[in-house]
Amino acid sequence: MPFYFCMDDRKKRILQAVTDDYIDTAEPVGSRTIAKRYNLGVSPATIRSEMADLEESGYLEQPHVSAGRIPSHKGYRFYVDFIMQTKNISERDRLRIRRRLEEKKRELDLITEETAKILAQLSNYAAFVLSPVSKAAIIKRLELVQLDSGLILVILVVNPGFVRTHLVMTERRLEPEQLAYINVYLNSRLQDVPLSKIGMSLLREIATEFKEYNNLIETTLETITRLFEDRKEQTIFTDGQINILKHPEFKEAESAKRVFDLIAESDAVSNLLIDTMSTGALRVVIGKESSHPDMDVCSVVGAPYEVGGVPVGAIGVLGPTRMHYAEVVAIVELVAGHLGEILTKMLIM
Amino acid sequence: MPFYFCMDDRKKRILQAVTDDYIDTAEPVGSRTIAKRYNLGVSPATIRSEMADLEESGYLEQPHVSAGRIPSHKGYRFYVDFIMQTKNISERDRLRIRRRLEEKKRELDLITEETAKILAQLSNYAAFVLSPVSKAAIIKRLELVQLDSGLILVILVVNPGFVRTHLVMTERRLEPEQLAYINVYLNSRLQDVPLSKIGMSLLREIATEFKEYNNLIETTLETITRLFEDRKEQTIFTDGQINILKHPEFKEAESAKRVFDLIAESDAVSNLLIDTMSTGALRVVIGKESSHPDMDVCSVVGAPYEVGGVPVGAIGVLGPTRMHYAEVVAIVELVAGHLGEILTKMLIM
DNA sequence: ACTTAGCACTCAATGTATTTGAGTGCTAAC
DNA sequence: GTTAGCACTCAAATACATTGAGTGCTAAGT
Repeated sequence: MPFYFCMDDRKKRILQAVTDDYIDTAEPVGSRTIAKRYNLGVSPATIRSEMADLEESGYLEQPHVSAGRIPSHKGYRFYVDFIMQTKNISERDRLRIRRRLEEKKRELDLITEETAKILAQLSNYAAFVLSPVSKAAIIKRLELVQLDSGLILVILVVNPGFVRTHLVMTERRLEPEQLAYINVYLNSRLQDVPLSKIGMSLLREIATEFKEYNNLIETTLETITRLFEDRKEQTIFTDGQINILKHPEFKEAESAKRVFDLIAESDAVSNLLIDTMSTGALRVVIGKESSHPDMDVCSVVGAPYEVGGVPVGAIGVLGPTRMHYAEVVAIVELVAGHLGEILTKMLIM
Repeated sequence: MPFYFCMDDRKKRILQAVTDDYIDTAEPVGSRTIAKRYNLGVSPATIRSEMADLEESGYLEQPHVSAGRIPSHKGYRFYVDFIMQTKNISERDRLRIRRRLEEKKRELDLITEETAKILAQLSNYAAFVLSPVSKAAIIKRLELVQLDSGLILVILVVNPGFVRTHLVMTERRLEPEQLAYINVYLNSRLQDVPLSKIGMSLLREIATEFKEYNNLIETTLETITRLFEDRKEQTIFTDGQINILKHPEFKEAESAKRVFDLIAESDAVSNLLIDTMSTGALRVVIGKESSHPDMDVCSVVGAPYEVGGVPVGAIGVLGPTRMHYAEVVAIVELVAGHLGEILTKMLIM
């Protein structure tokens, strides 16, 4: 960039016009179009010379010499950081979102699924929700129920909000009193213990206590640990991937498939959201800014959601670089806020 | 069709050659190609005249006059019914399938999910699994667990193989004895009762018994009924939809999207599989044979799976009309067989 | 010093004509 | 009944011309 370059107000407005128009139409934008559609009060020629400056400084690009301009990554970045104003979302939409989430309250997986669905529907892009990791979560109850001789159901209730069941096969039938005893003991040791405090040492200690029921206990405890490992790697929910096909940059099935494969195979999005979570603030990752090279045609808008003021997860929207940032940012922010509030309510209850 | 038309052996072999080749290459097949690749011992000219006959009788089509032939729907139908021989699947693959299903044993939803995944991977098309409806299923256990004051977890174990949990909010805390009493009573009334026998009358009878705990019991029973309604409408699991994009007939994202929307919005596939289930036999639905008009570019191979000799569900594969029928039929048949066996084992246990 | 009208220039996209070649149907000879 | 030969067809590929949106530059206007 030449040292005398200065992003004055008119340049900003032209960059905004180009970006807005390109986001809407997916066609390179020319000087005449801008002069006509956005009344900046100057002639196309002036706009041309300004655009030449913007191009020289790397904010705009020209697909070829006789085409209009499109924003570069740097242009989008500037647009997102300094120009756009996030769209206002109607009170009606806010309420609708809130209500849909409230309905699913009390079941963590349902809430995350619903959140992904809402995000996808509102944004028209692919949506992702990184499930909450809560170190504050405690084991609420551990219950073994005999179903059949040789078949025991392990029920693990964790607060906030999730229940996991797992079937365990045992060698022999247990008497009800034995089972009741085990239940009482396990709960006395594990109830209200935060997940973060449960380590191998505690589990092994319990295991030795019950040498006689070796098999059952081993498997039960193994189930618990496996469950935590599942939860350690935060699960990612997704919805609306098919929205990808709506956008002209992916009208060749080939290019769409590359995005789908990327989403499916790699942890690119997942990692990005984990990162967003620890950053603790809404983030827009534009094209090749992402660590994953194949994602350079895509952008992601991600935001953490908080429970009691602490970020515990993140949500995100993935679309083409030519994305409706102003709108998507507003949506993501709003949904993240609602999700956090609902989860917070769940936790303190 | 002219009355003197006779599908002699040579015609069959030519129809087979055209179909096989077209399925592999997705390109119209000419007489020269057939003469070269499949040694029928006759010249292209002869093949040409035979193909002309086949076209006249409606088994082949010509996209335009100077192109090769492709099978018509009628051609595919004849190929599927009378020509192709289903591919043999290697012992190694059989074992792999079996092992993958065995691993998920004991959790119905996991099995159906895994089945869909296997089908999609093996076939390279979109896979569907209609979950089993089992009128023989019985309530194994109904358990209410107090989590918090005002918060009760309803655990419903149904055999074969599924566990459902649901949180219920109550107005006041229940004493452990009260809860234990309710548990015992509910189980005495409901345990080992087949789902098909549970109707409104039974539930209402129970509800009156517990007027004092009105709220809790009402909600619990409501949960049970809702659960059954969920199960009445058999759920459909799907996997590998993205495989659609692999095939050249859908290389325009537009056409792929139409298929995705069809799959997502309508119950076309679901209905087709329900139908297959009641028919009780493997079925190949080619293009416009389907009831749904938009599905004319797709074919579905569906097969029921049986528990103890009774069809309880169905699986299916959806792909373009130009589908590897010989292979897919073998896969679907095999997977349906394994799935049935595994589920049968689960049931009698 | 900035703005703008005017103009020459570029090049993707579009249109038109031509060529190519895979494939056919028909016919006559085998 | 089979096949070689040939005229014919037409989609696809190639080549070429045209169009037009858009640019950069320059010189005149404010």
